[in-house]
Amino acid sequence: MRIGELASRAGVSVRSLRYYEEQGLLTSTRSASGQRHYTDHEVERVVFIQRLFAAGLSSRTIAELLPCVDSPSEENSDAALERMAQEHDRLSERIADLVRTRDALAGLMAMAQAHRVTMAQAHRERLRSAVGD
Amino acid sequence: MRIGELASRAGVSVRSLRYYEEQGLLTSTRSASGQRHYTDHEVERVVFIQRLFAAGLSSRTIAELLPCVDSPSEENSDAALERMAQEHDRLSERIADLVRTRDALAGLMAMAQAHRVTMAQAHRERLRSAVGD
DNA sequence: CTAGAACCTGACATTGATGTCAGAGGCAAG
DNA sequence: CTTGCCTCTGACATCAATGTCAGGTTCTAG
Repeated sequence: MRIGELASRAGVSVRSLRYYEEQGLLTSTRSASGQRHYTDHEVERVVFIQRLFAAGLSSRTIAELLPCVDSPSEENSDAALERMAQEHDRLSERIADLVRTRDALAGLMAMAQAHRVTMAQAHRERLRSAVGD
Repeated sequence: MRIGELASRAGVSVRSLRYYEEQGLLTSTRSASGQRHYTDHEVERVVFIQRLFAAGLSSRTIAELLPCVDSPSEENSDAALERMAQEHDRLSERIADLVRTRDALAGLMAMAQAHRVTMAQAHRERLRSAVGD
């Protein structure tokens, strides 16, 4: 398939695909006229790359990890494996951090809610006493 | 305290503190000569702001949430509360996404490890057969 | 054959938080 | 008073992925 189709199937922009190639994350076979062609297999690859980007990995880091995906075991995977473990830990740490923040936010919401309820209750009581008993 | 001390106690740069003020996330009392002064209370606030930044909130969004922290219940907290709920959900979604990615990474590592073991085993067997039985 | 859509390269723009620098003024210790 | 450190404002730089535009080539449908 050509670049436009890959882009729409993987859900990224054409621009990004060219950028991925420039960064060595993606390769393409060129037609005689120079147009990029891809196999179905690349769709999955691009989606994975996107996932790593979304997880905050840099293109440089992704480039170090991908060989490990391509050839399940090269000599280089020695370093790559360590790199993956490192990124895995970094991700875990980041996740824990986000969870803490989310919980802090939830706590804040609960506090605001409670205050709101209190206020509403006070309001009801004001009303009741205004109506008189 | 002055800005330098706040920066070091909150673990951020002086530059960032001025930026936070510019974005309306932080206020300071100015001395006659124009220097910013803060109370101990601000340390905690800055740390919280940092946490929100790290969670991917923009300064604009943070600015919308902070009033809810300052005065536990203003009229505005109506919109702010909804905003917080929205960000809370966004965070949950993001966390789930990161977990998926981390697990994908873990799967990849396991695969590489397995392959490595297989290779090592093959190597041992080659050795054994070379030594002769 | 031709019009329109898709592709090519290359370059510049954008975003947002932060770094960095310059020039000027403030403050505390010797 | 001087020296050194801190602070001020304002401006420009940075990074990284992506957007966008321009000018040219290629493909495809009619």
